[in-house]
Amino acid sequence: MKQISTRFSIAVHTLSLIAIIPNDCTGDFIAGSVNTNPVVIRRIMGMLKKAGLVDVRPGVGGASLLKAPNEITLLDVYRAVNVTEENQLFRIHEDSNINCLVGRNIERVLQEELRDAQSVMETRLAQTTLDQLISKFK
Amino acid sequence: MKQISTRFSIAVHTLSLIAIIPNDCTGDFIAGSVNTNPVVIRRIMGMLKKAGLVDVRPGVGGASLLKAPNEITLLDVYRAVNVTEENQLFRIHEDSNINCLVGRNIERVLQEELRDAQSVMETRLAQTTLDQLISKFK
DNA sequence: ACCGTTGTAACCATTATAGTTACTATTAAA
DNA sequence: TTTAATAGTAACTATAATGGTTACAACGGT
Repeated sequence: MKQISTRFSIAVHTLSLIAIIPNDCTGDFIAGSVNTNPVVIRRIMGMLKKAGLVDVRPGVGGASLLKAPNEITLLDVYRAVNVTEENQLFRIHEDSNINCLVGRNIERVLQEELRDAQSVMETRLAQTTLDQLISKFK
Repeated sequence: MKQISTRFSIAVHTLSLIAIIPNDCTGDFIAGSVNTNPVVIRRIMGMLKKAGLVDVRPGVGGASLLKAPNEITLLDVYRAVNVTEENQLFRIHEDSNINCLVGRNIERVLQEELRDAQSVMETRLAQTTLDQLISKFK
């Protein structure tokens, strides 16, 4: 099965670092903590920036949070890095045969159920803040 | 973002057909309703069979449910077609730098949260049966 | 002006997906 | 016993997302 990209977990990692070390969090430094290529970090930082979560200083380097850690939820991060216009976790096959009872109903009926399932997952993500996460580090 | 495969929705479609038309549900017939290649259906049927949800009759053709429609949940189907040993919806980056406070904690802490999020989604899937789904067709 | 940094473009290898062709095995019916 | 329809599967393909990489321009404090 294709899993949800590590962009998400790397983004959470990145924001945690910025929260804990407000200054000196350059892309290279974060890459060193995540253990990946700096460009991967810069790409993700760009998404976080676009989502209004961080401010990145070009030239001088470093980043800072634009919201307090207790105001940033995992859902915010999830949304920031999952680049799709519509947030559709499940993909449903299209072009079913409308001459068939199942074919002409399955998309609509399944759509409702899966949207619900996705929704409860996102609600759960929204219940955890960056703050809570960091407080569990030891 | 990479979405969850249409195998899932096609599998639900397939089971709905078998439930409604207990006889004569050959792979070609189902493929005609789903509007895809018969081999795609046969592959998915193989997974449903392996999961103990259906009985497929080789030679003569056709399939039948091994459980009542009100005993088959969306979670059962989801599990049947998402071929991975561990059910990990979210992928977390590995090899973080353990010399960093965030690096050595992020995996464990995030793991807990994401497992929870996945869990509530699956619980929601488990609340819908094939029976309920079919009753919404019109 | 210099140097470290950000922002991107471009490229690549890997992987999952979904469709396709082709073939064998199975089973009922002629 | 032969035939026809079907299941089961292997092999191949095209497409797309991912994540890593190199390269380079733009930026900004010292």
